[in-house]
Amino acid sequence: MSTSTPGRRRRADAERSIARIVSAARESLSKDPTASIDDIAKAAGVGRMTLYGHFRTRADLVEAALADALRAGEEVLGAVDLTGDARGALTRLLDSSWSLVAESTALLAAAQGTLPAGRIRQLHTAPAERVEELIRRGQEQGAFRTDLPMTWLVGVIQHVLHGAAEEIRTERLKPDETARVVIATVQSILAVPPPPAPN
Amino acid sequence: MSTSTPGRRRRADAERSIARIVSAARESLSKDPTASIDDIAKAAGVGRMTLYGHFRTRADLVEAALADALRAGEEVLGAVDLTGDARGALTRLLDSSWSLVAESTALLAAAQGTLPAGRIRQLHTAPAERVEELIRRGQEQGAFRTDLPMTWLVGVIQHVLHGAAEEIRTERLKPDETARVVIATVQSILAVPPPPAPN
DNA sequence: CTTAACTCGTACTACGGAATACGAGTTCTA
DNA sequence: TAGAACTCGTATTCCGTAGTACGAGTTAAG
Repeated sequence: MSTSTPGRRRRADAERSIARIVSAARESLSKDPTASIDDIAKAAGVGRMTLYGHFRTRADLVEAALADALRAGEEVLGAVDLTGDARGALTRLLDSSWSLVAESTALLAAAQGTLPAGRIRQLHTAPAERVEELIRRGQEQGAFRTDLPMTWLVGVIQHVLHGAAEEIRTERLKPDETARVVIATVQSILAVPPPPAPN
Repeated sequence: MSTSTPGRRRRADAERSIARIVSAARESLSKDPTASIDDIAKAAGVGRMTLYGHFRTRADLVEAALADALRAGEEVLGAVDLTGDARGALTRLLDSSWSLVAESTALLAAAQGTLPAGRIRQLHTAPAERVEELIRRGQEQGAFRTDLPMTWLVGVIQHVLHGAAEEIRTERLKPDETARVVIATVQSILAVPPPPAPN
């Protein structure tokens, strides 16, 4: 039903419209997860009826927007060199993807309001697995901790990034500081903790 | 306008109603940040009109609920022994307050939707200062890191707790594991990081 | 050039929630 | 126990958004 679905042949202008709508949806919902369909149509420079012609319901649209964001995320992930020292790889990964994740915070919120929880998780599996893979490698190298559940480690990284987004929005964190701060924080979370002081 | 405001004398039954309403608001909004006024009135076992008699707008009500939650939080914070070793104090603090913060995630979301951002921050200052105080003490003891902005350290703890709440909700984290996981994570974030490997 | 696909305005229904008005009944409190 | 404070149901207004219907105009594609 969305961009990647080869469902049936479409005319070129329709293809173009869809692309603009999905892009506008991503942008609008990332600013305000409650943006109305009308807002999105306007942002896309397209009539509301055209939008309804391609997305029957709001949920359809939100899903397409989320899928698009995740597709973009996977693209970035795919371009990052994750070989070698896991700590270095993690830094590279965060350096090139933190802003993308951060910007999608509100979009995710929109999805959580309209999409079934299972669907969201499903869409996240691919990128999540990449991160999981990296963490596992780091664990095998002895660079990352093994005393916490893998799902938590993956999840908490996301939450830290979303948190960073909010700190930026409320101006408690300067944008040019963010990369350093986020990387330092996540590295600390994944690092092998020192043994508890015996005394 | 809320419980603690001594604005004017109220009859005992009014006082009771307000208490039930605020409590119900906290509970309802913590489950679903979009809960309607009607839902809350029902949950409080009170007529909708009674509610409007005490809270003129939805925003008033949300603010009262948030204030109440924060008041409860401060109470807990006040009861925790924060003296001595900062790491131990942090553990004690998280141990007794993580669930409270976690449960307020949705309530906060409701507030962000209806209250001006500044107001929310204002209400948070008191508890935030307590945490800040603890971190500063830990820094002076050499137990906590000093290479990241204080506002970030305070903020990221909140985000980790909110994240934990979500992981529980989506059943990616077992409730009985949470305290340990959260404490380990936050301790790692605050710990003094090892110097970057020279090679 | 023909036609099917697409665009898109206007008007409409449906729905739900916030807030107000009114008024009758109930319960504190002095 | 008198009266003010409080409770609370019903009805009503207002508003914004999702989604549908219709139909005329425009554009791509074979």
